[in-house]
Amino acid sequence: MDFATHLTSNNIKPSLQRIKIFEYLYENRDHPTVETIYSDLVGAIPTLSKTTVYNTLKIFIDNGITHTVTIEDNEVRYDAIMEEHAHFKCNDCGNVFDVEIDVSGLNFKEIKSFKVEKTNIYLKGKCNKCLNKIN
Amino acid sequence: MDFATHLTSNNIKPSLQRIKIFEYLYENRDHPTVETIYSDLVGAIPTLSKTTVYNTLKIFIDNGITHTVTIEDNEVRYDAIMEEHAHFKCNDCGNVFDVEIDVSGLNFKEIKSFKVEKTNIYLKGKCNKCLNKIN
DNA sequence: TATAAAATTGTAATGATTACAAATTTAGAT
DNA sequence: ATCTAAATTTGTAATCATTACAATTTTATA
Ligand SMILES: [Mn+2]
Ligand SMILES: [Mn+2]
Ligand SMILES: [Zn+2]
Ligand SMILES: [Zn+2]
Repeated sequence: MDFATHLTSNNIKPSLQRIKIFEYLYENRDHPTVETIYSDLVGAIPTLSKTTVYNTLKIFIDNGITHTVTIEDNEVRYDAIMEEHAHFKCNDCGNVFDVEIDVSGLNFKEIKSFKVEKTNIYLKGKCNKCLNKIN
Repeated sequence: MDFATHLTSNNIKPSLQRIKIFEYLYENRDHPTVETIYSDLVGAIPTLSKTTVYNTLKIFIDNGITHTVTIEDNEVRYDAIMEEHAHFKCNDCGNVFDVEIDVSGLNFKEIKSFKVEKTNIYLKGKCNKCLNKIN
């Protein structure tokens, strides 16, 4: 995966900050927050500003190479994987996992008259590791 | 539906504010925000405080008679209908509709090892009214 | 009625996000 | 290589939702 090329082919000029932020998102599939992205990258890019992280993520979203994960009402997470998938958050460890899902099995009623453009599925519970943990 | 009784049977003392807020939520199925609830009720309860709305909704949620709808990353909506259902937000008019859904058709993979306690399904697109509107 | 507990209220504090203008970097023309 | 304009990044201030907290009011009980 050539990140600069990916940005360019999506009409985003590949500045250093943009490449590093996208690379971070693509490598770290744990759906980080702005705070996490910033604090993990500011070491490698000492001049990095949190405003740039916000601006850059907005550009990514507007150009369709990133989306938000709002599984919790008090934190916005970001995800560069655009293939359709669901999310599972463990109430114990707080981790957010990707979940493969087959939405074709979904059966709606009102939906006949609506035009659905995006489907978000958020699951919560206990992850495998936390289930097998001794308390 | 006797709201005071409903609160009492869920271990919530039925104060005037709590009754009115729950009644509002139950009658207005459009998933209002704190701001909407407050501004719509302050006429009838002139002493009402926004803090009370926040406190009361937290009590409702902790006692399982209300839940949040976080279909948008910049607004928290509230819902007193606890029967399982999905939500659809129209990108045009902004309304959030209830959607009957059969989650039994959902087919997961990783889920085998996870314990799912809650499922939230959020859909976005265009509602019937906006689809048939002339622009 | 007197007293204590519970609920409500108003204000201040916090934290995330956005607005905005200055500084820096980039790209193109000469 | 130098100049200039546009784009990008940065830092700070403003905004907005939510929470903390102490004072006030209401409710329950003796
Ligand atoms: Mn994901
Ligand atoms: Mn609903
Ligand atoms: Zn876990
Ligand atoms: Zn609509």
